Amino acid sequence: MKNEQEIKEFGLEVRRRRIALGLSQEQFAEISGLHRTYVSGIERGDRNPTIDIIFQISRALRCPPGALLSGE
Amino acid sequence: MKNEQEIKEFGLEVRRRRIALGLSQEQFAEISGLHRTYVSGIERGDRNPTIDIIFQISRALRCPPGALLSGE
DNA sequence: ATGTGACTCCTAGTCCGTA
DNA sequence: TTACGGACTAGGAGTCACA
Repeated sequence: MKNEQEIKEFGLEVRRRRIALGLSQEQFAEISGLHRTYVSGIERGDRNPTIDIIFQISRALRCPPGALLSGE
Repeated sequence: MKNEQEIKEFGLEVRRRRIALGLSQEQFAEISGLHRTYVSGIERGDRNPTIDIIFQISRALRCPPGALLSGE
C-alpha cells in the first residue's frame, strides 16, 4: 500500500468524529451498517476502504465525505 | 454497490480536472501510475476505487483529495 | 468496549486486445 | 484518443473467535 500515512490520518479523523458524536465503535458499526471489527480496522489504518465505504461512513458521521480526507 | 451516483460524480470530477490540465487519459495514467483502462473505468463510474487510489489520483491532479468528493 | 489474526468470497486493479 | 471486453492476480469486504 502506497499511502499508509494518509490512510491512517483518515482513520484517526473517523475516530475523532465518532467520539465527538459520543458513539462506541459498536454503536457506530450498527449505524453505518459495517461490522464492528471492520470499523476498528479502519480507525487503526489497517484497512484500505473503497470510496463506496467512505460514503457510507461519512453519512453515518453526518459530515461531507471530503472532510475526512483532509490531506493536501 | 450502494453509492453509484456519488461514485459517478467522483469520476466526472476527475475527468473535469484532468481535462483542465490538458492531459489525455493515457498521459494521466502514466503520471498517476495507474493503468490506462482503469482511469477510463473510474471516469465512467464503473470502478469503486480504494482510498489509496484516491490519494494517488489527487496527487496527480495536484488538488486536495477532499475536493474530488464534493458530495454533502 | 476494542484490537487482532485468520478465514472465505468477491472485486480492485493490471494487462491484453478490438473498435 | 477513448470505450469496452476477457482473463488474470492481488487484495478488499465481511465475519469469527479470542485476547
